[in-house]
Amino acid sequence: MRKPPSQNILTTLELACISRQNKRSCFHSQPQFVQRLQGLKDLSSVLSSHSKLLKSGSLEESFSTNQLINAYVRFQEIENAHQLFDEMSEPNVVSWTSLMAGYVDAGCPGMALWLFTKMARCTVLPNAFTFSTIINACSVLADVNAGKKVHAQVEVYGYQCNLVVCCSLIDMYGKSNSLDAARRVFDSMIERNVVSWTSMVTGYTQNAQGYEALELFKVFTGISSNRPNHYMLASIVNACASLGRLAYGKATHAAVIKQKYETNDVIACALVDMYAKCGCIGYSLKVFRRNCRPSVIPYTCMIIGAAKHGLGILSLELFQEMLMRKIAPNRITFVGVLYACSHSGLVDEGLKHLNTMYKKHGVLPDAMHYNCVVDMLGRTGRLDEAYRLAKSIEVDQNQGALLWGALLSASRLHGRVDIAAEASNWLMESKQQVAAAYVTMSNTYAVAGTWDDVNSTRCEMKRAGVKKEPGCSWVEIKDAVFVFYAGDVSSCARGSKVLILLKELERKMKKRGYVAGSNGLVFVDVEEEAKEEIVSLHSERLALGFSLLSMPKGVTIRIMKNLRVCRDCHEAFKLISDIVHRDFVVRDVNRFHHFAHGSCSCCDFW
DNA sequence: GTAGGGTTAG
Repeated sequence: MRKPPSQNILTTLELACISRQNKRSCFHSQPQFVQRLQGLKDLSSVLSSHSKLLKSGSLEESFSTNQLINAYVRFQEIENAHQLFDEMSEPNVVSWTSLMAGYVDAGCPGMALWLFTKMARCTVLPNAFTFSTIINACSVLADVNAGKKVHAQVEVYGYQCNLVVCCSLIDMYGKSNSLDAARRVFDSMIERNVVSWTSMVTGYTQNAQGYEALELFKVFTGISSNRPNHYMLASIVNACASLGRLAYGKATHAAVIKQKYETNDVIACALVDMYAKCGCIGYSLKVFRRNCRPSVIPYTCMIIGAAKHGLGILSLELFQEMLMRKIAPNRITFVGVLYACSHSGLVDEGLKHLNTMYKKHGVLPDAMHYNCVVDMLGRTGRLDEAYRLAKSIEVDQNQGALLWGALLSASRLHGRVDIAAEASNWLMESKQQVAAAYVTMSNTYAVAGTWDDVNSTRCEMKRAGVKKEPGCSWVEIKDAVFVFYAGDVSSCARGSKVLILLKELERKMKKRGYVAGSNGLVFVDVEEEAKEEIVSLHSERLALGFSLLSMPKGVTIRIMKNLRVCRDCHEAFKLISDIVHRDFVVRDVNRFHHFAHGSCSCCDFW
């Protein structure tokens, strides 16, 4: 027997109030009712309609109740929606699906999955709407196993050719790092639209496969009827950012302007990020300033972009500016602010922000923020404080890998073997960044001059069969990208000239005494022979710059990545520029930022 | 009642 309609949702006072307000109006027909419910601007109007339906007895009809469920869902009143659902004698597929979608919107995708399993025990059959909703729930949960089970049911119920269901599946597999499965769905589609193409392109972009994203985009644009919209363009800008493809990124920016999407907040944000990652922070700022009323995310993009370019002061000014404009910072904004302080040596400023982020802005610091602070303290040599902070934070394995990795890196920089040993042990025992842990530990011993330990660490690494993937860098010339691996000087077309240049650099560095600031080489009682070895390694790091020599004559080369260089490397780049000047134009060499406290891209290269 | 886009530490 059906339960009587509950009045819990509406208090007696509300009912009395609503009754007085709406005596003169009533619903005459279903279309009128739907129109009315969909146009409601606030919760009290929904409650009012609910009251009228109760009185008229219309809640007996599932159609009316479903409309009301959706109205509650729109106002994030999921409990009211669920109560209404519970009161239905025979909820139909729309009732079930509406409630599931409501739970996904309310950030409870697990409840949606629970409802889906409950629905399977009833006689109501799922349809395409149900499947796309529940696949979306799996996507939000990043639960690929649940997603696969739903996918199997999609096949059983015969919805595998439905366009929207396929888009949901592509998105779900993409967000669960199962790109092959996403691609299989995409390839199986008989009919595709811009959403399905965008879902697949975004899947590649979100899984760091920018090249595949751009390749698929080329196929998309090769079909005459296809036109990229702002969703697609944002994804492509993102792919360009991850690849450092400035030329392609600019071309996409042109398409954005042409199609008048430049004021779109999401696109603007992607462009700000893309230009920053391609080394053009000035363009980022220009794009950012074209937006008169940026929200928290564009501000955060700009703060992080400036921070990565060593413009910590600019980051902090932007942060102050957004506060003045009453824009509330979020947890990622604070990651950017702390990152800015860390990379510009603004330690006290950084600590101040850490201590006030919750008190003033209600943002609770988490492992990510503490990691920035540990890194900040470590870089400036406040190793003991960094160590105490790291020990006091509870972290999971992934967070710990970053935290102890940062501490290990700082210990190497300052020759703190004791802390480095504990950090590398943590990483090895947790099976996180094992190769980096061995190499950095070995380098820390080298900085401290304990060469027996250097050898034993290297031997242990070899015995354990651990290999370090070589680092790489790249330059973009016209529309082509050239990748260079660390130490791979011999593959350069003009390798012999590179080697001569290496020797020349070594000579110059020796003349300088090898001693640099806090970022360069630090020698503490190191034997002469070992010094030579380190200097040689340090010079090899500069292969990054020497790779320029393999380029054809007369081309303009822009060094990609956000290159931060210490004084030694800066000198070396200037030297390279002098030597190869007749053959090459190496732009921006004099514009590299010297970092008093930040890390050097060249030094970090190994 | 259903699908796609932006910022995240080393």
